[in-house]
Amino acid sequence: MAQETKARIRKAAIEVIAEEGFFNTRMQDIADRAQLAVGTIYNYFSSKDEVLSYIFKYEIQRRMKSISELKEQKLSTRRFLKKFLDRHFLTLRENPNLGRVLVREKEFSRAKDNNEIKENMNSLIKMLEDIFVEGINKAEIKDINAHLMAVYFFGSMQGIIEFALTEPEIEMLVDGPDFIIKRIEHIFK
Amino acid sequence: MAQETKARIRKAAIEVIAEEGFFNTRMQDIADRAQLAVGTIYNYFSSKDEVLSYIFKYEIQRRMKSISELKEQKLSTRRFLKKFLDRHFLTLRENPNLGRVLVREKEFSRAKDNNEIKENMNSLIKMLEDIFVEGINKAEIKDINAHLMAVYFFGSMQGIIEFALTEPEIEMLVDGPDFIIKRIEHIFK
Amino acid sequence: MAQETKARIRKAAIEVIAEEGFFNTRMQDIADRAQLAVGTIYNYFSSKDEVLSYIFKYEIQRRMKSISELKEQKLSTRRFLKKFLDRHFLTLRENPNLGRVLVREKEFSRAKDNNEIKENMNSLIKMLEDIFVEGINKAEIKDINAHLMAVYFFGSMQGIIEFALTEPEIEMLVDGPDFIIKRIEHIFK
Amino acid sequence: MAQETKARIRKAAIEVIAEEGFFNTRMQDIADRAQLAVGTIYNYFSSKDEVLSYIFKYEIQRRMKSISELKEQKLSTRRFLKKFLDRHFLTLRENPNLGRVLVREKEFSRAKDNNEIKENMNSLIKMLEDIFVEGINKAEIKDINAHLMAVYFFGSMQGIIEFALTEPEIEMLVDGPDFIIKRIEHIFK
DNA sequence: TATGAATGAGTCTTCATTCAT
DNA sequence: CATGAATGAAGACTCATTCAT
Repeated sequence: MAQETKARIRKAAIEVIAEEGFFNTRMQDIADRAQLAVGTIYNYFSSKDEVLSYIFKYEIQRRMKSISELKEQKLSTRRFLKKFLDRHFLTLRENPNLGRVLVREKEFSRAKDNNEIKENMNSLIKMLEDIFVEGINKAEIKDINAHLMAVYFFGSMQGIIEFALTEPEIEMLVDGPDFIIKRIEHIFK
Repeated sequence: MAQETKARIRKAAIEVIAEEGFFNTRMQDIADRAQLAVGTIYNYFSSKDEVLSYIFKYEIQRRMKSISELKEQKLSTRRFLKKFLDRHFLTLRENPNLGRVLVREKEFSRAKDNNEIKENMNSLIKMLEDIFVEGINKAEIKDINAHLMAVYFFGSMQGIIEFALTEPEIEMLVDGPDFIIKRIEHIFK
Repeated sequence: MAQETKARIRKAAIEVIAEEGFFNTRMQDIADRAQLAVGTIYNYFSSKDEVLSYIFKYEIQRRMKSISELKEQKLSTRRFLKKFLDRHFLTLRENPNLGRVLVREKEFSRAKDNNEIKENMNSLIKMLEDIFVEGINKAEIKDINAHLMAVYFFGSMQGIIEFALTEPEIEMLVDGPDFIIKRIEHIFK
Repeated sequence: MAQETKARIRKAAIEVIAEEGFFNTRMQDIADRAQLAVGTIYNYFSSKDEVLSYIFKYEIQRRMKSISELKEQKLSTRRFLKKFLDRHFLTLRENPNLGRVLVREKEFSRAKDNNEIKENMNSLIKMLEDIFVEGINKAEIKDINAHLMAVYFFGSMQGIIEFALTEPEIEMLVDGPDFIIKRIEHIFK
């Protein structure tokens, strides 16, 4: 029950923040969209920043769970990355607002104590790094700098999304996975 | 004299906004950085929004002037685009803060009446479009949709910068021009 | 509940504005007098101007309601006007601060878009005009220009109050109704 | 020469203040109207308040001078008052803006240390009082309270002007002198 | 004397957050 | 848990006043 309300707030926040931007969004706006009173939000979140943090945390943990699940499928590194990207981009096509928030508001914490978002992103990057390390160990990919590769891979995802959201069409989100894989083609043996 | 002060404000604003983000920046911060009183800023700008608008306007007009100058050199379309990108990326390497502002804060006007920034960007895109049209007329490039190409070209510039600013190194800004030209290689006859 | 707070703000504002004048009054002053926080005022009024507008609107609508009630009593025009004035001047004797505000601050909207105050005053004048028209139709008063008469009548009310507030004594507010009736004596048949 | 500039500022201030009200008038507005720089005003006046004070002082002293001149003509009290009023109302008909300022802005000093305006007004009232005292001594008027009479006389002048400025026509300023004299008719023996 | 750019104290207004119901 | 009125700190903006030229 309680989780339903928290999810409702999260979804409402994604919508409003996607439309207005985090700084232009008032807690009242989120409450209105969620058809709740402002006070109610504070029963689930301690601050406005935490609402945004939670959006990132929630989505990043889904990605990490996705990675964990894929790991059990014993796929080749290439197929692994392809499947991960497919899932990620599918989610964003289904919910472009989420993409807008994840890409545009990631910088909000600059000059704030709150680096929970960055920590979450780094956890995700760490998991990607592990994939590359494993690929190297399995001799599927060349002996590259796995950390740098993970950062680059993550950055590309962001770039494609940013680009796709700028474009009038959202086509880019369909071709995104292949586009990214092509850019790292040279690392595969 | 007056223009010196306005330029000082513009430069101070770029620095502070790059560091803190537009919404986290107070007028007092800009004034402090420019070693001026807040009131002085309002002798040159009517609002905080206008300060940011002016940064975009100023830089975009420089780019447009750059395009006009290059036009007089009667270069091939490929060399024209390469030179334009070289200038642009050189400026950003010399002043990364400017890049950060131009890329990260371009969305600030969402949900605001103020779309001066977007208008300025569209003017620049229009100029790029003219270049592609001319290239088609001179039979240097294939018969593509010039407008779409211009949008894509502009989007790529943004993407590279975003990516470069995310990376710890700024190397990307060196290779950026070639990177972009390579992505549109297929349009040249 | 909510209306209680709004009324408290209205009353506090009348007191402070009567003492200091609208332009010398700070929102903080009104809040202090009402024993509320400044922010609370903005839960009921969108701006400082609107607080003043509301004072006028509120009082003018009371006068209009007073006229409507008197109309049902089927009085002669002379007695009607006398009773209306009696009520009005009694209110001001009971709350001289209100008189001060209504008379002194009516001009605040000059050079402002906000002419709500003037619109409200004109509504009241229109009701007075109707009274005169009715008097003419009932052959109780001469065939005068009803609109001009209403304006004059209203102006006299204002004049008496202004005068009374200048005088050390407030006696004028007692004799006011008769004073005004005497000045329009010639219109009665 | 210097006095010409000071007069220019005074006249410009009367115009702007009549149109916008004292509180809505900025020093820059006065400077613009006078076709001078703001700084110049401060060579002649020490503050914004002082500009308004000066307008009152200047006009009140003219009235006092007018009274002094009339005194030398050895007129009857009635004719004296009539002539004084004629002059005053003629001036206002010629310069209605002046009337607007004198009537509407007389209250600005409330809650301010600055009561120079009130002092000047009281000086004028004192002179009027002397006229009534003299009239009593010359047995031309009844043994009334001269001070109260002067206050009433002065208040009537203000009232008429306020009324005349509210009315669409300015006719009232023509009949004003007679109107006032009639109201104090009973004091003459 | 005239100028007008620079100053910063003073206010309005916003909005995240609290808390009594 | 839900509510939404009350709170007040924070920040944009104004404008009288100063002063170097």
